[in-house]
Amino acid sequence: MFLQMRAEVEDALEAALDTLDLPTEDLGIEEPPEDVDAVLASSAAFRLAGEVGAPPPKVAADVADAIDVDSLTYVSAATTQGPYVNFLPSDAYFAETLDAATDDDFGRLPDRETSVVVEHTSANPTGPVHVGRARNPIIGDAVARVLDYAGYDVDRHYYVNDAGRQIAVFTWAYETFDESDLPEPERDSPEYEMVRYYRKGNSFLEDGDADEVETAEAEIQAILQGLEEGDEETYERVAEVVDTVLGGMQATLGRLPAEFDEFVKETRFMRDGSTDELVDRLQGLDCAVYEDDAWQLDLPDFEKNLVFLRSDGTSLYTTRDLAHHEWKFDNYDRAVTVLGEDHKLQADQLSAALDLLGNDTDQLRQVFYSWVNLPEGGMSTREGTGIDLDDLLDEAIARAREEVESRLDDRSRGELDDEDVERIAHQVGIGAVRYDIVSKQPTKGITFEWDRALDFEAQSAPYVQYIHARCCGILDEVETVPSDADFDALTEPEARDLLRVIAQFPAVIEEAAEDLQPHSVATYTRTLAETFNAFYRECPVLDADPETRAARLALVAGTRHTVANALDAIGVEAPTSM
RNA sequence: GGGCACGUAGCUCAGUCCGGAUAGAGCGUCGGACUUCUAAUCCGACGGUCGUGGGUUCGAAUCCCACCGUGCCCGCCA
Repeated sequence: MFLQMRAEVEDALEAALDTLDLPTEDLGIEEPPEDVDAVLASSAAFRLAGEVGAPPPKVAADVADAIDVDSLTYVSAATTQGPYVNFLPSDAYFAETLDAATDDDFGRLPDRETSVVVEHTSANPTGPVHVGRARNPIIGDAVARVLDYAGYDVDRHYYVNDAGRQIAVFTWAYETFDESDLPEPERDSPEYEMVRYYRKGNSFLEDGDADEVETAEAEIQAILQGLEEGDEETYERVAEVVDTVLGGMQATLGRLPAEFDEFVKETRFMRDGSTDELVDRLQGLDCAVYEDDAWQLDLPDFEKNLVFLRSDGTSLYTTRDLAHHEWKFDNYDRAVTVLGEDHKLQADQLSAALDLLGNDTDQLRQVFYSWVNLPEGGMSTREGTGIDLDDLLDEAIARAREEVESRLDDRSRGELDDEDVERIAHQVGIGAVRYDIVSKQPTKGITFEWDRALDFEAQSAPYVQYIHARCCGILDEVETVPSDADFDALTEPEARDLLRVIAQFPAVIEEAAEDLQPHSVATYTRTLAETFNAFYRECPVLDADPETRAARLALVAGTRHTVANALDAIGVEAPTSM
């Protein structure tokens, strides 16, 4: 209802200013502080004071008087407090919110008939997913979910680098070294087994005998050339390595869960001729230059040229990515990419080049995040430094299990069997990891520390999940939730506050989708949880008189849908008991 | 050296895009609340030159400039 009320207030305020012959381009609509009883306010009087020649409070009073409150549905009164015009919610605002929240799909916005492809993770298939990379799938999946809630038709893509030098090194190493020369794998899983070849290959190239390294380099070059020339056998050799490793990584990502509609391979754009075709078009651009035997774009506003064809005639990652993005534009209305901040320059150049090729780059947006580091430094697959995401998730689940078990003895209700304990441990453990990452602004740096990442207390996933379990606990005691609940029975301020917070959920989704900021949904879940806890403390539900009980049950049901959907929008599960 | 990001309570973070009402949480510390729908909860206290210095404005954590600190980038790597 918040979205509807805001629209109504905008119209009413504009009409009022128009009546007073005042400019309407700055309505100054904002949300008042908590202790003010209004849902919306306007600070326009500050700016209009000069124009009118009267002090702001006087202007505010005139504006408030000029508003035709009787014609408004969701506003009961327009009052003033100093220079502010405050808009108070009407009974209809509360009543319709209570009604809307009884829908299982509350918060889901109408279909926009717009397709969006969200590309995220796209980590090189070289080994186990480590925590340094984990921010990408968690943010990416949340962005996709939020867009889905906001009414977009979303596809999730993982762009697979199966054509670069690292993959050629990996293929060579896999075919060259014998398993008996390798250490035991850290886990019984394909990517853990395979990464041993990759690490061995890299250290060989660094420290090996000069002649042998030269032979190896020739072999690696042959693989790269084979891919460039479209040699079928080379594709198959590389694909064996890539698909095996990717399969293992996919299993780990699935635990988050981060799932994909499509794994788009880079070689696809080499094989179908689109990269060659793109190179032709790039060469025809005004800013295309041939320098040092290589084709480059001398992009305006960039210090560094963008090389798109090496002196040996082969394409580069960026060249193929340009073809990839044109393919996205052909198939989707919008494209979002989640990238590490180290790709910022590359992404800006990509965008500039796409623009020069005649694409509408307004439909392309990036979300950048900064790396997760360890207190002692960065994480690297090649060096084998870092914490594997599998280990983090295992530890999170183990700690959550301990928490559940330690609480079994003093539970006042709801016996849990072994299956429940395991379910809760997974929901809470993985939820805590996701929530910890998704709730922070992506651009801020994170230093990974076990205890901080796995804190199950306030401002964490379990804090929010707990109110869902509490709602479920109450609702379990009744046969049905009354459908004709009367919000008038919700007289306590805690109940009204809760209803106000619930009313905002669709607006939270809309804004998070618009700004591609899922962390604001996480912030919202915390506010919702705090407000519900106040209600829970002050307003007994089951023992209330019939009319109050019915209304409070409806409010609990609405809270349950809201918290479940808000958590779902950021990819955190909502346990029915804890 | 140049570009981009970040700097808010002892610690971890919201708020910054779109300037407005006494700058909000959690953790930690201290003190309270389970015969009442789950205490992974709640209530209270303590805690802040919003990196620094200028500027714009009736009003700046928020916009502009300079500086300091930290991170990332500046490959015919990805």
